[in-house]
Amino acid sequence: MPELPEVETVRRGLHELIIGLTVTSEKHDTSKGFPNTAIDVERFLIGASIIDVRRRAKVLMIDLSTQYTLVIHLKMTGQLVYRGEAVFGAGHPNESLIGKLPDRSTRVTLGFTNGAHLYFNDQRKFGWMKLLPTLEVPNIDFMKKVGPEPLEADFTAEAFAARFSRRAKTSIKAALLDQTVVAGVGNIYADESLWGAKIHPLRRVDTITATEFITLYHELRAVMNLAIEKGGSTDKNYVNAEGKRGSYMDFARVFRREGLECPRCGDVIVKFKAAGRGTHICPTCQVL
DNA sequence: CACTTGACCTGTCCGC
DNA sequence: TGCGGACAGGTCAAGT
Repeated sequence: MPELPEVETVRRGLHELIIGLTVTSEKHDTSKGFPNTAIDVERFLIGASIIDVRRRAKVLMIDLSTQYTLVIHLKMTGQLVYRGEAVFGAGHPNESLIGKLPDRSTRVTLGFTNGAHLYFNDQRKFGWMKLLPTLEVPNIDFMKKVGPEPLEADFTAEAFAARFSRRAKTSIKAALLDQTVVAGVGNIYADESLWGAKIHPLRRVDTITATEFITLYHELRAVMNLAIEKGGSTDKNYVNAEGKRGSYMDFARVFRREGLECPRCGDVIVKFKAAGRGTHICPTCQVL
């Protein structure tokens, strides 16, 4: 469920917490993926200091002084949690959603010179972490194919609408979830923005009017900006860099609200499957 | 090529 | 209570 707002929230947290720290140790389980090369870990991770934390779509990038970058995708259940005495000292109430770390879902642990640790947890092991030369990151398949960032200031409604021409015959929901159309949209914000624009998720892309695309563009940006402001959505697993929940779900209009009233018209929200995902709509506001 | 479906995993929840 | 199965949803590979 980490989508753009959740990943951005983690990025901001890590940016505050780990820039300037030096990596002193690395531990991982061997069940999946990391490290892609053990030699690179020894040479380009250990002893490296953190110089930046960036995001592109749902991918996090931790840039190192060695000109290598840790590239991380949290997929559904990934977490990146920082723990250090400075933040979670004795007497500090445990505000975290998760308990003692590492735990059984911890895949990678980084240690820093200040005694703190960064834990990459991933219950379902769909996520991944790679150590790549910084200059090669834009060349990985995902980065080459992924669409524009929807919250960039220079991303216009016209440009947004134009991106959908490549998926003319599919449903608007499937197209929104397609990362090559627009970056960072996942199931939660697809449902929320379609409700905002009063568009049924199964509408064919080539039936969406120019006016509807403009509305959808504004709704998507508004929903994602609000979600970032609220620290993202915690449905089950998601936590920020300090292990804390996000509160967007308190503001959701349709997502996970089946059986409850539509906040706009009062009809009962229903759930069904669209584009292979659980999908929530108001049957009065969103008609085919 | 455009599009849809299944696989990847594990924890949780529901019904019997 | 125990247990099997459905479900959760981001992305890629495989299938239509």
